[in-house]
Amino acid sequence: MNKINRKLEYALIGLKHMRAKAPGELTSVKELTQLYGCPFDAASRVMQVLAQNGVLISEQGAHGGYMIGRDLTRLSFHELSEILLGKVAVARCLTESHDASEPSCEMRGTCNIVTPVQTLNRKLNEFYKNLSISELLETRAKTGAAAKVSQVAEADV
Amino acid sequence: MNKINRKLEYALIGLKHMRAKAPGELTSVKELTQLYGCPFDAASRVMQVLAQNGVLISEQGAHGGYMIGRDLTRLSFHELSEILLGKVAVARCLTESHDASEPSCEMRGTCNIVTPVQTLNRKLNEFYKNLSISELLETRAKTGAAAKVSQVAEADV
DNA sequence: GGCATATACGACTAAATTAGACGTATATAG
DNA sequence: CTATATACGTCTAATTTAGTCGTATATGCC
Repeated sequence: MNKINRKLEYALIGLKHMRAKAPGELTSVKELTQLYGCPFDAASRVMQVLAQNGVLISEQGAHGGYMIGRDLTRLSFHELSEILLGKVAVARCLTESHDASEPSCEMRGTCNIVTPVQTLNRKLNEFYKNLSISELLETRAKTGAAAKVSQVAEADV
Repeated sequence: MNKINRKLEYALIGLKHMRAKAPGELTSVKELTQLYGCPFDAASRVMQVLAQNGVLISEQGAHGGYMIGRDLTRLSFHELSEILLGKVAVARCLTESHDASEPSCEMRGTCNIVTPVQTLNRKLNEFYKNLSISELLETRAKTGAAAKVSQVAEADV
């Protein structure tokens, strides 16, 4: 659980790289693979999907490439994740239709943790929505006040 | 990404069930499998690990079983997750030693998103540490003020 | 003691998910 | 018209996760 997806990694790599360029300047996937060593096909696919969703703008043909097409301060981690991986859902039972027919989980009906799982899912969605990509890509991380959502005291990260 | 682990599901199912019992009353794994339909072996393994870490107390032999061994308001989702799944780390490069030798990720050295990934990891850890298991298992979810960690405006869950 | 019923746990197999590669089509600058 | 780039469906490999089997050990009860 929790391991970030490769697709998201390639997306962040691309976005961070493009963010540092002059407005209008294009970045080819080849450039990304040569600089950062990520596989061409996989990275290419990710950029395509981002372009289809307006996060990037693509130009085809020779000297083509991608550039950022949206204000990254208004792009949340949640949205990026949904574009690349589909709905953020912590459990099978949250993904499918909530009809009793064709249950997405064999425990549905007898399961006693539907509500807890929904709660976790809602909180995680909130967390991701409140996290902007531009914030993530800042070089100096804001170490400041982390939101105390609840009441658990614990040490170390 | 983000899909909750079965182990965590079984742990939550067990904890929620045991939480409703009288102090000292035991719950056998068989009871859980019969009530909720989860596989015996997998659930059993989870309870064992929880018992080894003091979350549960086990009693062997006939009429044996498990009971809760710790105040759940002081058990964070983060701790439960680490007990069952190991360190919460969003990327390979965060798991292993940070020595240059034997890199856990083939992009290490050229990767431009080490800092962003660390930031995400830190924030996710904070989030999980601030989420207590007892809070999650409450029947009526507190819908109240979600912490605004950052500045993204967005709709719908 | 002997039997029924529990947990304890190492090792193995199966299933599902994720990552990546191949092949081909299309666009465009020079 | 060729070199170089994106576009995209399909197929295979790798990794991770889930579940099973077999056996050992503990304990209540007759």
